[in-house]
Amino acid sequence: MNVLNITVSHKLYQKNPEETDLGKRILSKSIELMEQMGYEQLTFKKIATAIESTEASVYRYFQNKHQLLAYLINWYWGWLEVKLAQEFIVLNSPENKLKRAVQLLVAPMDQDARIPHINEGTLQRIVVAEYPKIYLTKEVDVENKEGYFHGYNRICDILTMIALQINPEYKFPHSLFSTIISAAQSQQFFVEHLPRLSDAKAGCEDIIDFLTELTLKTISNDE
Amino acid sequence: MNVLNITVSHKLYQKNPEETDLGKRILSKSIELMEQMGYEQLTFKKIATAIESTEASVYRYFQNKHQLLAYLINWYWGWLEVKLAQEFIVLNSPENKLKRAVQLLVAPMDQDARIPHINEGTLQRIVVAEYPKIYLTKEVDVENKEGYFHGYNRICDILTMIALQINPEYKFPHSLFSTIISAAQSQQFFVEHLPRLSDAKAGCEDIIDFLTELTLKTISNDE
DNA sequence: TATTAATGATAGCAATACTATTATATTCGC
DNA sequence: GCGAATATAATAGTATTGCTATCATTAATA
Repeated sequence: MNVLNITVSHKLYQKNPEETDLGKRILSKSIELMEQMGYEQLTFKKIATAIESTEASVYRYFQNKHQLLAYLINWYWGWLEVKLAQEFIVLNSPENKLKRAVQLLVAPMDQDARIPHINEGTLQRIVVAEYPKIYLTKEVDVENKEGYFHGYNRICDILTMIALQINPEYKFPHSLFSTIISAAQSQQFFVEHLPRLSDAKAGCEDIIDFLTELTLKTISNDE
Repeated sequence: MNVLNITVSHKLYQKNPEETDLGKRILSKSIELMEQMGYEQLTFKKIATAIESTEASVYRYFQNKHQLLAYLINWYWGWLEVKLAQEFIVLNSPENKLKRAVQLLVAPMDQDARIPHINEGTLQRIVVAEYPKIYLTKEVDVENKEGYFHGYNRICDILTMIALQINPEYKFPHSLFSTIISAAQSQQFFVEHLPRLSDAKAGCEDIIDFLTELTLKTISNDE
């Protein structure tokens, strides 16, 4: 039994993959393959072959590839929320909490030994490379009702509450943090692939500085 | 002959669609259908049927659906650059230029009567709903070399130059404007589909206020 | 008029995204 | 230990997609 368990809405799977050995192998191998070949190239057939199972078995856990991606990404946000809560235990000022949140979003994530079937670092790279694909679809409204974006919403709400402690007058905290979170992803991508869209050098320090300054300046109420 | 002509890199098509009647019909109908059914559901067969031509003919203009999307999106950025240049004629302060740029990014675009085969308003909604899909692929590095992201890079460079007039010391102008541009898209999407990720009400005013304030506060060098 | 270019018509193929059926193995309650 | 239920494997099959190829027709051009 794991000490901690990230729970993902049951709308995000057909059959809970965390409950069986095959399910965990599907998760583990999906993460590995999706990072290697990208979402588009991945198929359930490839996952099945890689774990020496069958396509039909993978379909018992996830309706389709899109649901699998939504599952993984929600797992990631759930995980990040746990991490944030842990970190906040010893952080007292809202400024420090926001700074640390930005760091967690951008810095490479270590693997948690308690959850051997999920490689958090690899999963983070999947989120960077694939995240917008789960909401940029025609099914977004239906899937929103089913909780496909719950994890992201929660992170955004948490950061909003912290920001309002610094400046209760600030009008656009949700917009700000959805922007910050998505910039955290896209700047990582740009540094590696489209460097003209970023000023950051390799490594995460510049991105952290950029986002931290952006956040704190924007919510400050001077001027 | 059109008075103005948006030029798109020849790597973004197989055969220039602006040069023939069929090509223009493909562009026109692609825009209409892609907005209606979304990128994923659109196929060359559907475009062909809708314009009473054949799949093979559409393939003569674009290698595949991805290239078509890249073409349309680059056309949009080229168009936006023209619009910006027009507006800047009568704007003198860099602050006003940035404010106007944000407005152009977010406010619904009117159709230009000189270019009847492209509905700029519809195209703008396609950009909002599909933009990240052109770079979030495993082919991004190759396609970057072929100029798939040229239009976006240019807009980002232009805004960077303006910001540096306000504060030549600001360290992250490219990062800032890639963030602002992508937030301009995603906030529009969130207001409509994922309202918990935004504080803006329907209509573009709130988004414009949010982005303008964010931009100006961030590049200011006080504090 | 001959040549070339553009389009249409049709066919075909490999891969994908599923669904269905049946067989086999494992576990669980009694 | 037996029967029932459950999980998985094995296999097959289907509709659609994404794309290529071939050849005929039409239009533009030299």
